[in-house]
Amino acid sequence: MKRERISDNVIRRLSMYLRKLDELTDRGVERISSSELGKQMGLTPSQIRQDLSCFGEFGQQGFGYKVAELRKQLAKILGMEENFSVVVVGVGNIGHALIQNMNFSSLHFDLTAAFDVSQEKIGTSVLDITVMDSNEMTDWLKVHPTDIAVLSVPKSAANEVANAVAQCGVKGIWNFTNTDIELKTDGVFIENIHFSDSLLTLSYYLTRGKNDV
Amino acid sequence: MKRERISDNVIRRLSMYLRKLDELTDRGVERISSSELGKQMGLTPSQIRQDLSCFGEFGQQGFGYKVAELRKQLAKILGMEENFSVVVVGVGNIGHALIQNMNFSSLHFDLTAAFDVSQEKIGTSVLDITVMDSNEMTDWLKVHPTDIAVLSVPKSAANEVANAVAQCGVKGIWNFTNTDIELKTDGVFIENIHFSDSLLTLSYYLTRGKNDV
DNA sequence: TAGATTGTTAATCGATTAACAATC
DNA sequence: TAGATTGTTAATCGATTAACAATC
Repeated sequence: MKRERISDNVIRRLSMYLRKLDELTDRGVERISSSELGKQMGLTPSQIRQDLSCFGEFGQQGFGYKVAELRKQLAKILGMEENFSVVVVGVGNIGHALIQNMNFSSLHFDLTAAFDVSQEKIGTSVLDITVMDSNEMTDWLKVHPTDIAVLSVPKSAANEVANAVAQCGVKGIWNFTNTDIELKTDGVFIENIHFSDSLLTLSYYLTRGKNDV
Repeated sequence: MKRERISDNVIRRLSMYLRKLDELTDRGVERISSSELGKQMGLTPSQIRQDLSCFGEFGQQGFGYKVAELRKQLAKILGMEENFSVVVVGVGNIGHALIQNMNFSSLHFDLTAAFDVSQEKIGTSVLDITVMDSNEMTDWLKVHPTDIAVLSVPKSAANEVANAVAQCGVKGIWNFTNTDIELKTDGVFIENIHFSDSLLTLSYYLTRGKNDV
């Protein structure tokens, strides 16, 4: 097992492996070789073995990987045994959709609260989460230590809210505001879902496909 | 101007540049050097100049880049002058949120229709889009050539719907189904928004941050 | 045992960074 | 003109692929 810095590329493939292993489990596949896995995922066997070797030795020579075992290891590596607590800040369309659809608990995250500024939304419930007043957020976070904040507020509020939750000890921000956040606090990870970046990337490939191919 | 194959990394930075240039425009900045842009974006000046040089010469020696001019060029490169037509398939929480929030027209995309299987949703409107019956989708697409399909159906329907729209000439799929799509048709681009991959990536960094740093 | 497939080391390939002549 | 900054070529760095001894 190597012990160098692990690149972001490797890390972002881990959850792809996890998804594939879940699919294999559903299909009743109990073991798989790196070459078969590579074929199914469009990766080289070498890359898969390299990626996994960053974290340990999960296979057996001459045999391959046990699907259930590897799945379990990956889940652990990805932090799914940490039971991170999550709050949603901003219950607009996106925040609402995430609460209803994201199924945090199936990934072993613990969705504990949601906040919004709108008087109409405060007090309403989405699934079993009752929306609280954003004014109460920092007080609440101080009493309820929270790992992750889902940021689904308007762009204009992004930086202010992000810094507020970071001040309250939140360690990860899942950012849906379509803007880049500048934090004053160190040691907070930001994971961006920039919808417009993604759509424009698709748009680029469509354009090139049209003109170049 | 080089003319090699342009890497996906470069392409995904283009929309980040665009966003930054919009921000600079808002702040009234009219010109910027690669070194200042790099400082603001956390990139090296070299990388920015390399990236842009894939597409042309947009700067002036000794002067830098005109924000408005570069913004315009990037928008064109990204296909924003193509006025791609878009349909949303699956008006659940996510589909609904995208129709209401995404503001396709501000990016010069033309949202033309939405489809769902649910009798309760068919006939209802979101903004100015009236939800149609999914059964009518292929007929409709044949009459209304469409560039992009937003896929926000349940995982179980992902492959079937994706292949159906591809058959009808759709050239890009924006995939929110949290599963990887296997298309039988060639020449269709798929851009994935895998929420769970993103959340688990954040989770990984939180876990490592806790244990390693 | 022989065959298969791992984990890891070495080789290759590509992406980022640095350097610099060109020039506004 | 002198100073600044580009576009591009060269150097470096890192990621992917290939090869192979170890071993189940």
